[in-house]
Amino acid sequence: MRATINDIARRAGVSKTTVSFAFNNPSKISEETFTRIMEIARELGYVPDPVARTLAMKQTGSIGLLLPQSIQEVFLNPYIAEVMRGIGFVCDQEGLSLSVLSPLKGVLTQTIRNAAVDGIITLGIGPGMSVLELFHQRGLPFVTIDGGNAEGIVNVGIDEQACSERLMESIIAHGHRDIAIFMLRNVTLSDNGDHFSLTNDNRLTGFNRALQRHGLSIGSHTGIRVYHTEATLRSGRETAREVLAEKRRPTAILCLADIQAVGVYEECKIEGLSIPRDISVIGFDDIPLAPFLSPPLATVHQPGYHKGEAAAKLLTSMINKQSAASVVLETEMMIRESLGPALRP
Amino acid sequence: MRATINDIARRAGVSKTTVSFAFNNPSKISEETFTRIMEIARELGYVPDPVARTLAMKQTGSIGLLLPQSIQEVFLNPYIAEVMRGIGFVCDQEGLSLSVLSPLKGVLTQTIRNAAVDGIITLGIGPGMSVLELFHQRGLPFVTIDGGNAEGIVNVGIDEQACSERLMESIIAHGHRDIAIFMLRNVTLSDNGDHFSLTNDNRLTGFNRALQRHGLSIGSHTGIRVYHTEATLRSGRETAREVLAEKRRPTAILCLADIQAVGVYEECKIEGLSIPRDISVIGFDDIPLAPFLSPPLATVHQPGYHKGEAAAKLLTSMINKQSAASVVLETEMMIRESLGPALRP
DNA sequence: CTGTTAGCGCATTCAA
DNA sequence: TTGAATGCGCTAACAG
Repeated sequence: MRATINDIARRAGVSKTTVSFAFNNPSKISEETFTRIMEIARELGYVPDPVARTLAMKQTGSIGLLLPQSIQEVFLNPYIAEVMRGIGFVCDQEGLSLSVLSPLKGVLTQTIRNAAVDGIITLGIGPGMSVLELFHQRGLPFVTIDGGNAEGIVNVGIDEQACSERLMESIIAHGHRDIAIFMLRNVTLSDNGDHFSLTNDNRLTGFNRALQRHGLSIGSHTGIRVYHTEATLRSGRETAREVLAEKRRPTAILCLADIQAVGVYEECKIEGLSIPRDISVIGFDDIPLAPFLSPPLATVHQPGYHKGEAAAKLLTSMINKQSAASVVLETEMMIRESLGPALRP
Repeated sequence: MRATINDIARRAGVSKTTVSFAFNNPSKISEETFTRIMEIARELGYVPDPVARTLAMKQTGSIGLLLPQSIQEVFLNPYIAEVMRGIGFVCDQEGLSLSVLSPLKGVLTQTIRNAAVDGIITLGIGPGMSVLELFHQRGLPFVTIDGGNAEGIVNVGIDEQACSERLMESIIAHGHRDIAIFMLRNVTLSDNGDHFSLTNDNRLTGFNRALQRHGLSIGSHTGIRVYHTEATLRSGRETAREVLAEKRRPTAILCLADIQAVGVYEECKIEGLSIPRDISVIGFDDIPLAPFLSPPLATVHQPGYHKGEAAAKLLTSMINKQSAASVVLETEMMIRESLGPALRP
């Protein structure tokens, strides 16, 4: 049985208060009693219980990162690591620890209920009403990353529509009219299915804007088709296999997560297709390894690290009862070799 | 001010116990009172405080992952994400959350003291005496990953010496006698500097065994040199730049972290060196993207995911007061194209 | 099935 | 500088 503050106090012949001071505010007690207390503490192996401490002080010193899927799935995407790095930077700076929360057995509500954190950052999901209400009930400050814009919610994101439009525009400009688009499966998490990601819708809107301008449109009868995939290498590969086997093979594959492109590359190699001569591949995110693939991957640079950093900073200021407002970060088209002119049959 | 269990009890005209049961063990109360309580709870926006709950139940429902450096640095290495995925799998399975702990402002002791977790997994560090003592004081079960073997410590690792020996053996077999080895900087964390990583020493031992068998040895006067680097792309690049500029350029570069190899590739490209014709590059870890680099990276496959999984499983059984013993996982040489015969001048 | 009564371990205000 | 008392919010024996 571990020693408690009472044991120390008794042994030292002082009150609990004094012991507490010894650990948290030594300047308030005499040096003599301080050393005596610490002596006894070491002897008895006493160390203040973090949980009791947290209860009394009413703050945990840690923030939560709420993921849209299980850790196991989410970390298949290197982009996530970038976001975490950004959050981690602030945590380090502020002396916070980071608690990774994933939907326990699919029950997001329980996860949030039980999270012993001072605030939460959600990644890739716009919280639905029930979750929002929970945050509110618990008085938990939160900020969303890529959660879309809704009033009263602090979000860190990019202009999904604009950059998607620009992206599609440059694909079209390269002459592509047969395009396979690997969309990310929408996230729906909650018990009542009211969590979602607006990202997809926004990107689709952007794509459509560019397409329409050129008299093109998405559809099974046109050359421009949408596939619902996951943000993993494997999903990229599998979908590519499917796509490459079609009678009307696209001249470009657009992956809404870079990591998928790696799978696409692989499948193209197997099929003996040269990128970008035979087919173009375009990504989204600009993961750290994108420039080092062969050929270097054309993609949209998304500031994952800065998103994490911005979100964490906003959250800490909210925790400190300061104001915070949504942030829209810049993206950049990274035109690299994997995007080339459409081959003219 | 948030509603507490007392408010609910009063409003419902029942005792705290009953309210508590309503949330944790509904079968113990009548359905009637249950619904009434829940009704009132919703009305008042009551949700049990996780911290108070934790204090009373004496378990937090979360485990800690203690990193050797800041999150920001550590997640530069994709291998880490693999380990996390493995841990995350078990967490999901067990309904645990994962708390990422990094040395707060370099003070590891504080981090551990304040961690509200049921157990800890350390990554890449063999805890020194002071930390060990802390774990012990707090009664915190822990398991180390790549922490080296010490008695009384549960560790998950690989046979560093054996696989390093095999690795060096096959490099030598390819005719290489001029080799640059990018060792990972040793980790020393604690206040009194008694944390360390045995990994490096073990690998070095393995290398030396292979080298000696061929009458070779590491040293500044020989062709085989050691560089102290970090497990990042950037460090790989910078060290490569340095190495490639030397008068006696090595015929092979061995990176003890795959991610470094990406930087080496880049630098070789700049120098107009072809891999493996002009120079061989060998890695360690087998990160998911290793086979997709160009050329595919020869490396040692290290089961990051399984390490994480094994460690988390061991930890959970320790938390449940069950026995647990160290595990040594298998590695595999992945001879890919980036390792070729040494060029004969 | 429900209420009473203790804790859980610590921080902190207010006196002394 | 130190101590007594109180509160933090909840769980769980135990009793009824």
